[in-house]
Amino acid sequence: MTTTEEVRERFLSLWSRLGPMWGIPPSTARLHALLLARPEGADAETLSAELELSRGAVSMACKELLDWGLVTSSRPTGSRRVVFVAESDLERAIVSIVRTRKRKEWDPLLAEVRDWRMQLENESSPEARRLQKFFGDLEGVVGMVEATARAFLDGFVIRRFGLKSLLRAARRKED
Amino acid sequence: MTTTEEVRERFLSLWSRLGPMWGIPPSTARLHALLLARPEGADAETLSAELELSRGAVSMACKELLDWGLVTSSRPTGSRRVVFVAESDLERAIVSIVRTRKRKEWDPLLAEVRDWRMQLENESSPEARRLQKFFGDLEGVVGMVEATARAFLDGFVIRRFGLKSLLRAARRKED
DNA sequence: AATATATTTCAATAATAATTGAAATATATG
DNA sequence: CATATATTTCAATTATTATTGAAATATATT
Repeated sequence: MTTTEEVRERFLSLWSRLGPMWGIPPSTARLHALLLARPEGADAETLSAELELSRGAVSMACKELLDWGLVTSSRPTGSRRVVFVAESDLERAIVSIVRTRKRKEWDPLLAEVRDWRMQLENESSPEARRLQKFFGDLEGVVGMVEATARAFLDGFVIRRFGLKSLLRAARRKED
Repeated sequence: MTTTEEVRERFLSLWSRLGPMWGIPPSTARLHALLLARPEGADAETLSAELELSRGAVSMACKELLDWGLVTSSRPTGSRRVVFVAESDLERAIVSIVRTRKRKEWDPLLAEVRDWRMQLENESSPEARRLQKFFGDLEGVVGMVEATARAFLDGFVIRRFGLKSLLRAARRKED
Protein backbone atom coordinates (compact mmCIF):
# COMPACT_ATOMS: atom_id res chain seq x y z
CA MET A 1 0.00 0.00 0.00
CA THR A 2 1.49 3.33 -1.03
CA THR A 3 1.56 6.32 1.29
CA THR A 4 -1.11 7.98 -0.84
CA GLU A 5 -3.46 5.03 -0.54
CA GLU A 6 -2.79 4.81 3.16
CA VAL A 7 -3.50 8.47 3.72
CA ARG A 8 -6.70 8.31 1.67
CA GLU A 9 -7.84 5.33 3.70
CA ARG A 10 -7.13 7.20 6.93
CA PHE A 11 -9.16 10.11 5.61
CA LEU A 12 -12.14 7.85 4.83
CA SER A 13 -11.85 6.37 8.30
CA LEU A 14 -11.69 9.73 10.02
CA TRP A 15 -14.57 11.19 8.04
CA SER A 16 -16.75 8.20 8.91
CA ARG A 17 -16.04 8.76 12.61
CA LEU A 18 -16.69 12.47 12.22
CA GLY A 19 -19.98 12.06 10.36
CA PRO A 20 -22.09 11.04 13.36
CA MET A 21 -21.01 14.23 15.10
CA TRP A 22 -22.77 16.14 12.34
CA GLY A 23 -25.72 13.77 12.31
CA ILE A 24 -24.49 11.80 9.31
CA PRO A 25 -24.19 8.01 9.73
CA PRO A 26 -20.71 6.45 9.43
CA SER A 27 -21.22 4.66 6.10
CA THR A 28 -22.82 7.70 4.55
CA ALA A 29 -19.93 9.87 5.68
CA ARG A 30 -17.43 7.34 4.34
CA LEU A 31 -19.09 7.44 0.94
CA HIS A 32 -18.98 11.22 1.09
CA ALA A 33 -15.25 11.11 1.84
CA LEU A 34 -14.65 8.87 -1.16
CA LEU A 35 -16.47 11.33 -3.41
CA LEU A 36 -14.55 14.25 -1.90
CA ALA A 37 -11.26 12.56 -2.72
CA ARG A 38 -12.51 11.78 -6.24
CA PRO A 39 -13.49 15.01 -7.97
CA GLU A 40 -14.72 13.26 -11.10
CA GLY A 41 -17.48 11.54 -9.13
CA ALA A 42 -18.63 7.93 -9.40
CA ASP A 43 -21.69 5.86 -10.20
CA ALA A 44 -23.46 3.69 -7.64
CA GLU A 45 -21.91 0.49 -8.99
CA THR A 46 -18.39 1.83 -8.52
CA LEU A 47 -19.15 3.14 -5.05
CA SER A 48 -20.62 -0.20 -4.05
CA ALA A 49 -17.49 -2.02 -5.25
CA GLU A 50 -14.93 0.38 -3.78
CA LEU A 51 -16.58 0.70 -0.38
CA GLU A 52 -17.61 -2.95 -0.12
CA LEU A 53 -21.10 -1.71 0.59
CA SER A 54 -24.26 -3.33 -0.74
CA ARG A 55 -25.97 -1.75 -3.71
CA GLY A 56 -28.97 -0.86 -1.53
CA ALA A 57 -26.87 0.79 1.14
CA VAL A 58 -25.20 2.95 -1.49
CA SER A 59 -28.59 4.00 -2.76
CA MET A 60 -29.72 5.02 0.74
CA ALA A 61 -26.49 6.85 1.51
CA CYS A 62 -26.54 8.82 -1.75
CA LYS A 63 -30.14 9.78 -1.19
CA GLU A 64 -29.25 11.14 2.24
CA LEU A 65 -26.21 13.04 0.97
CA LEU A 66 -28.41 14.63 -1.70
CA ASP A 67 -30.84 15.65 1.04
CA TRP A 68 -27.97 17.21 3.01
CA GLY A 69 -26.91 19.07 -0.11
CA LEU A 70 -23.45 17.50 0.02
CA VAL A 71 -23.57 15.81 -3.36
CA THR A 72 -25.28 16.39 -6.68
CA SER A 73 -26.40 13.72 -9.10
CA SER A 74 -26.67 13.78 -12.85
CA ARG A 75 -27.44 11.31 -15.59
CA PRO A 76 -25.11 11.84 -18.53
CA THR A 77 -27.19 11.89 -21.74
CA GLY A 78 -27.41 8.49 -23.28
CA SER A 79 -26.59 6.73 -20.04
CA ARG A 80 -28.72 4.91 -17.55
CA ARG A 81 -26.28 5.30 -14.71
CA VAL A 82 -26.53 8.22 -12.34
CA VAL A 83 -23.21 9.86 -11.49
CA PHE A 84 -22.72 11.35 -8.02
CA VAL A 85 -20.35 14.25 -7.44
CA ALA A 86 -19.45 15.78 -4.09
CA GLU A 87 -19.79 19.50 -3.53
CA SER A 88 -16.11 20.36 -3.79
CA ASP A 89 -16.32 23.78 -2.16
CA LEU A 90 -15.91 22.83 1.51
CA GLU A 91 -17.29 26.12 2.75
CA ARG A 92 -20.48 25.55 0.79
CA ALA A 93 -20.61 21.99 2.13
CA ILE A 94 -20.49 23.29 5.69
CA VAL A 95 -23.18 25.82 4.94
CA SER A 96 -25.34 22.97 3.63
CA ILE A 97 -24.81 21.00 6.80
CA VAL A 98 -25.63 23.93 9.06
CA ARG A 99 -28.72 24.77 7.04
CA THR A 100 -29.99 21.18 7.09
CA ARG A 101 -29.37 20.73 10.82
CA LYS A 102 -31.10 23.98 11.60
CA ARG A 103 -34.12 22.90 9.57
CA LYS A 104 -34.22 19.42 11.08
CA GLU A 105 -33.36 20.19 14.70
CA TRP A 106 -33.58 23.76 15.84
CA ASP A 107 -36.69 24.91 14.02
CA PRO A 108 -38.88 22.20 15.60
CA LEU A 109 -37.28 22.73 19.02
CA LEU A 110 -38.14 26.41 19.04
CA ALA A 111 -41.73 25.63 18.06
CA GLU A 112 -42.04 23.12 20.88
CA VAL A 113 -40.60 25.38 23.57
CA ARG A 114 -43.05 28.13 22.58
CA ASP A 115 -45.88 25.64 22.80
CA TRP A 116 -44.85 24.57 26.31
CA ARG A 117 -44.74 28.12 27.54
CA MET A 118 -48.25 28.72 26.28
CA GLN A 119 -49.51 25.61 28.03
CA LEU A 120 -48.00 26.73 31.32
CA GLU A 121 -49.68 30.14 31.10
CA ASN A 122 -52.74 28.75 32.85
CA GLU A 123 -50.93 27.03 35.69
CA SER A 124 -50.12 28.98 38.81
CA SER A 125 -48.11 26.58 40.99
CA PRO A 126 -44.57 27.65 41.98
CA GLU A 127 -43.31 24.64 40.05
CA ALA A 128 -45.10 25.82 36.90
CA ARG A 129 -43.72 29.32 37.33
CA ARG A 130 -40.23 27.99 37.68
CA LEU A 131 -40.51 25.87 34.55
CA GLN A 132 -42.04 28.77 32.70
CA LYS A 133 -39.11 30.99 33.55
CA PHE A 134 -36.69 28.27 32.55
CA PHE A 135 -38.36 27.74 29.20
CA GLY A 136 -38.32 31.48 28.68
CA ASP A 137 -34.55 31.42 29.11
CA LEU A 138 -34.29 28.38 26.90
CA GLU A 139 -36.28 30.06 24.16
CA GLY A 140 -33.93 33.00 24.36
CA VAL A 141 -30.87 30.81 23.96
CA VAL A 142 -32.38 28.79 21.13
CA GLY A 143 -33.33 32.03 19.44
CA MET A 144 -29.74 33.15 19.82
CA VAL A 145 -28.39 29.95 18.32
CA GLU A 146 -30.86 30.31 15.46
CA ALA A 147 -29.78 33.87 14.87
CA THR A 148 -26.13 32.88 14.91
CA ALA A 149 -26.84 30.08 12.44
CA ARG A 150 -28.68 32.48 10.18
CA ALA A 151 -25.85 34.95 10.39
CA PHE A 152 -23.41 32.20 9.53
CA LEU A 153 -25.55 31.10 6.60
CA ASP A 154 -25.59 34.63 5.28
CA GLY A 155 -21.82 34.67 5.46
CA PHE A 156 -22.28 37.34 8.09
CA VAL A 157 -19.44 36.45 10.41
CA ILE A 158 -16.92 35.39 7.83
CA ARG A 159 -17.61 38.19 5.36
CA ARG A 160 -17.67 40.82 8.09
CA PHE A 161 -14.43 39.87 9.76
CA GLY A 162 -12.76 38.16 6.88
CA LEU A 163 -11.15 34.76 7.10
CA LYS A 164 -7.74 36.29 7.65
CA SER A 165 -8.70 38.29 10.71
CA LEU A 166 -10.38 35.26 12.25
CA LEU A 167 -7.25 33.20 11.68
CA ARG A 168 -5.16 36.02 13.12
CA ALA A 169 -7.34 36.04 16.22
CA ALA A 170 -6.86 32.30 16.51
CA ARG A 171 -3.12 32.60 16.17
CA ARG A 172 -2.95 35.36 18.78
CA LYS A 173 -4.69 33.07 21.20
CA GLU A 174 -2.13 30.31 20.65
CA ASP A 175 0.85 32.45 21.64
CA MET B 1 -50.86 14.04 35.41
CA THR B 2 -50.92 17.81 35.66
CA THR B 3 -49.98 20.05 32.76
CA THR B 4 -46.80 20.99 34.58
CA GLU B 5 -45.73 17.40 35.00
CA GLU B 6 -46.63 16.66 31.41
CA VAL B 7 -44.61 19.57 30.10
CA ARG B 8 -41.63 18.64 32.26
CA GLU B 9 -41.79 15.09 30.96
CA ARG B 10 -41.87 16.37 27.38
CA PHE B 11 -38.86 18.51 28.13
CA LEU B 12 -36.90 15.51 29.47
CA SER B 13 -37.89 13.54 26.39
CA LEU B 14 -36.87 16.29 24.00
CA TRP B 15 -33.55 16.93 25.73
CA SER B 16 -32.71 13.24 25.59
CA ARG B 17 -33.33 13.24 21.84
CA LEU B 18 -31.31 16.42 21.45
CA GLY B 19 -28.33 15.21 23.46
CA PRO B 20 -26.92 12.85 20.85
CA MET B 21 -26.79 15.78 18.41
CA TRP B 22 -24.30 17.42 20.76
CA GLY B 23 -22.46 14.20 21.39
CA ILE B 24 -24.21 13.51 24.70
CA PRO B 25 -25.92 10.10 25.08
CA PRO B 26 -29.72 10.07 25.60
CA SER B 27 -29.78 8.98 29.23
CA THR B 28 -27.07 11.43 30.16
CA ALA B 29 -28.99 14.26 28.50
CA ARG B 30 -32.18 13.18 30.25
CA LEU B 31 -30.45 13.37 33.60
CA HIS B 32 -29.13 16.79 32.64
CA ALA B 33 -32.66 17.92 31.81
CA LEU B 34 -33.91 16.75 35.20
CA LEU B 35 -31.21 18.77 36.92
CA LEU B 36 -31.97 21.81 34.76
CA ALA B 37 -35.61 21.69 35.81
CA ARG B 38 -34.58 21.25 39.46
CA PRO B 39 -32.35 24.15 40.47
CA GLU B 40 -31.72 22.79 43.96
CA GLY B 41 -29.90 19.77 42.50
CA ALA B 42 -30.16 16.15 43.58
CA ASP B 43 -28.06 13.30 44.90
CA ALA B 44 -27.36 10.14 42.93
CA GLU B 45 -29.94 8.12 44.86
CA THR B 46 -32.73 10.54 43.99
CA LEU B 47 -31.69 10.72 40.36
CA SER B 48 -31.62 6.94 40.14
CA ALA B 49 -35.14 6.72 41.58
CA GLU B 50 -36.70 9.54 39.55
CA LEU B 51 -35.23 8.51 36.21
CA GLU B 52 -35.65 4.77 36.77
CA LEU B 53 -32.00 4.42 35.95
CA SER B 54 -29.60 2.05 37.68
CA ARG B 55 -27.27 3.45 40.29
CA GLY B 56 -24.27 2.66 38.08
CA ALA B 57 -25.74 4.41 35.04
CA VAL B 58 -26.35 7.53 37.13
CA SER B 59 -22.76 7.46 38.26
CA MET B 60 -21.50 7.25 34.67
CA ALA B 61 -23.84 9.95 33.42
CA CYS B 62 -22.89 12.36 36.20
CA LYS B 63 -19.22 11.77 35.56
CA GLU B 64 -19.71 12.62 31.90
CA LEU B 65 -21.76 15.74 32.65
CA LEU B 66 -19.01 16.91 34.99
CA ASP B 67 -16.51 16.35 32.17
CA TRP B 68 -18.69 18.42 29.82
CA GLY B 69 -18.82 21.15 32.44
CA LEU B 70 -22.61 21.02 32.51
CA VAL B 71 -22.96 20.15 36.19
CA THR B 72 -20.99 20.71 39.36
CA SER B 73 -20.84 18.40 42.33
CA SER B 74 -20.38 19.13 45.99
CA ARG B 75 -20.46 17.19 49.21
CA PRO B 76 -22.27 19.12 51.92
CA THR B 77 -20.20 19.06 55.10
CA GLY B 78 -21.21 16.21 57.32
CA SER B 79 -22.75 14.25 54.47
CA ARG B 80 -21.55 11.31 52.49
CA ARG B 81 -23.82 11.99 49.57
CA VAL B 82 -22.60 14.04 46.65
CA VAL B 83 -25.11 16.60 45.35
CA PHE B 84 -25.17 17.40 41.64
CA VAL B 85 -26.31 20.78 40.38
CA ALA B 86 -26.75 21.82 36.75
CA GLU B 87 -25.07 24.94 35.44
CA SER B 88 -28.14 27.15 35.34
CA ASP B 89 -26.76 29.82 33.04
CA LEU B 90 -27.65 28.37 29.65
CA GLU B 91 -25.20 30.56 27.81
CA ARG B 92 -22.36 29.26 29.97
CA ALA B 93 -23.63 25.71 29.40
CA ILE B 94 -23.41 26.20 25.66
CA VAL B 95 -19.92 27.61 25.97
CA SER B 96 -18.97 24.48 27.92
CA ILE B 97 -20.36 22.25 25.21
CA VAL B 98 -18.58 24.11 22.42
CA ARG B 99 -15.32 24.07 24.34
CA THR B 100 -15.54 20.36 25.10
CA ARG B 101 -16.44 19.42 21.53
CA LYS B 102 -13.62 21.50 20.17
CA ARG B 103 -11.16 19.78 22.48
CA LYS B 104 -12.48 16.31 21.74
CA GLU B 105 -13.17 16.58 18.03
CA TRP B 106 -11.61 19.48 16.19
CA ASP B 107 -8.23 19.68 17.86
CA PRO B 108 -7.31 16.07 16.99
CA LEU B 109 -8.71 16.46 13.45
CA LEU B 110 -6.52 19.44 12.73
CA ALA B 111 -3.48 17.58 14.02
CA GLU B 112 -4.24 14.60 11.80
CA VAL B 113 -4.80 16.63 8.64
CA ARG B 114 -1.47 18.37 9.17
CA ASP B 115 0.20 15.01 9.60
CA TRP B 116 -1.31 13.70 6.34
CA ARG B 117 -0.08 16.68 4.40
CA MET B 118 3.45 16.16 5.69
CA GLN B 119 3.35 12.51 4.70
CA LEU B 120 2.27 13.39 1.17
CA GLU B 121 5.13 15.88 0.76
CA ASN B 122 7.37 13.11 -0.52
CA GLU B 123 4.93 11.63 -3.02
CA SER B 124 4.82 13.05 -6.53
CA SER B 125 1.97 11.18 -8.24
CA PRO B 126 -0.94 13.24 -9.59
CA GLU B 127 -3.18 11.42 -7.14
CA ALA B 128 -0.97 12.49 -4.21
CA ARG B 129 -0.93 16.08 -5.45
CA ARG B 130 -4.69 16.10 -5.68
CA LEU B 131 -5.11 14.77 -2.17
CA GLN B 132 -2.53 17.21 -0.89
CA LYS B 133 -4.43 20.11 -2.36
CA PHE B 134 -7.67 18.80 -0.92
CA PHE B 135 -6.18 18.41 2.55
CA GLY B 136 -4.80 21.90 2.26
CA ASP B 137 -8.33 23.18 1.66
CA LEU B 138 -9.63 21.00 4.49
CA GLU B 139 -7.04 22.36 6.87
CA GLY B 140 -8.13 25.84 5.94
CA VAL B 141 -11.76 25.09 6.67
CA VAL B 142 -11.00 23.32 9.93
CA GLY B 143 -8.81 26.24 10.93
CA MET B 144 -11.72 28.52 10.16
CA VAL B 145 -14.13 26.49 12.26
CA GLU B 146 -11.58 26.49 15.08
CA ALA B 147 -11.18 30.23 14.83
CA THR B 148 -14.95 30.71 14.85
CA ALA B 149 -15.24 28.47 17.90
CA ARG B 150 -12.50 30.39 19.65
CA ALA B 151 -14.18 33.65 18.80
CA PHE B 152 -17.45 32.30 20.13
CA LEU B 153 -15.78 31.11 23.32
CA ASP B 154 -14.27 34.52 23.84
CA GLY B 155 -17.71 36.04 23.46
CA PHE B 156 -16.31 37.70 20.39
CA VAL B 157 -19.31 37.55 18.08
CA ILE B 158 -22.02 38.11 20.62
CA ARG B 159 -20.24 40.85 22.54
CA ARG B 160 -19.19 42.60 19.37
CA PHE B 161 -22.56 42.71 17.69
CA GLY B 162 -24.76 42.31 20.71
CA LEU B 163 -27.56 39.82 20.95
CA LYS B 164 -30.09 42.40 19.83
CA SER B 165 -28.41 43.15 16.53
CA LEU B 166 -28.13 39.44 15.77
CA LEU B 167 -31.80 38.99 16.46
CA ARG B 168 -32.60 42.03 14.34
CA ALA B 169 -30.61 40.57 11.46
CA ALA B 170 -32.52 37.33 11.86
CA ARG B 171 -35.85 39.11 11.84
CA ARG B 172 -34.97 41.10 8.73
CA LYS B 173 -34.31 37.83 6.95
CA GLU B 174 -37.73 36.51 7.89
CA ASP B 175 -39.60 39.35 6.23
C1' DA C 1 -9.19 0.88 62.90
C1' DA C 2 -13.72 -1.00 62.17
C1' DT C 3 -18.14 -0.36 60.27
C1' DA C 4 -21.65 1.52 57.56
C1' DT C 5 -22.76 4.06 53.66
C1' DA C 6 -21.52 5.85 48.88
C1' DT C 7 -19.41 5.56 44.60
C1' DT C 8 -17.12 3.61 40.67
C1' DT C 9 -15.93 0.14 37.41
C1' DC C 10 -16.65 -3.21 33.97
C1' DA C 11 -18.18 -7.66 31.97
C1' DA C 12 -22.70 -9.22 30.59
C1' DT C 13 -27.06 -7.95 28.62
C1' DA C 14 -30.44 -5.16 26.35
C1' DA C 15 -31.73 -1.59 23.19
C1' DT C 16 -30.79 0.93 19.14
C1' DA C 17 -29.12 1.88 14.69
C1' DA C 18 -26.95 0.43 10.34
C1' DT C 19 -26.67 -2.82 6.66
C1' DT C 20 -27.97 -6.29 3.62
C1' DG C 21 -30.26 -8.47 -0.25
C1' DA C 22 -34.11 -9.87 -2.69
C1' DA C 23 -38.43 -8.06 -4.63
C1' DA C 24 -40.69 -4.06 -6.62
C1' DT C 25 -40.38 -0.02 -9.32
C1' DA C 26 -38.40 2.96 -12.72
C1' DT C 27 -35.75 4.19 -17.03
C1' DA C 28 -33.58 3.88 -21.63
C1' DT C 29 -32.85 1.54 -25.97
C1' DG C 30 -33.99 -1.44 -30.07
C1' DC D 1 -43.85 -2.10 -26.16
C1' DA D 2 -40.74 -5.55 -24.82
C1' DT D 3 -36.36 -6.18 -22.90
C1' DA D 4 -32.35 -5.16 -20.49
C1' DT D 5 -30.31 -2.38 -17.16
C1' DA D 6 -30.68 0.71 -12.97
C1' DT D 7 -32.57 2.17 -8.84
C1' DT D 8 -35.31 2.08 -4.68
C1' DT D 9 -37.60 0.08 -0.83
C1' DC D 10 -38.07 -2.44 3.27
C1' DA D 11 -38.25 -6.65 6.31
C1' DA D 12 -34.64 -9.47 8.22
C1' DT D 13 -30.09 -9.51 9.90
C1' DT D 14 -25.93 -7.74 11.79
C1' DA D 15 -23.20 -4.44 14.24
C1' DT D 16 -22.96 -0.81 17.50
C1' DT D 17 -23.93 1.57 21.51
C1' DA D 18 -26.15 2.12 25.98
C1' DT D 19 -27.53 0.11 30.27
C1' DT D 20 -27.46 -2.90 34.05
C1' DG D 21 -25.99 -4.92 38.37
C1' DA D 22 -22.81 -7.10 41.21
C1' DA D 23 -18.05 -6.74 42.86
C1' DA D 24 -14.36 -3.58 44.02
C1' DT D 25 -12.99 0.78 45.76
C1' DA D 26 -13.55 4.97 48.37
C1' DT D 27 -15.29 7.98 52.22
C1' DA D 28 -17.14 9.43 56.73
C1' DT D 29 -18.44 8.52 61.41
C1' DT D 30 -17.79 6.14 66.00
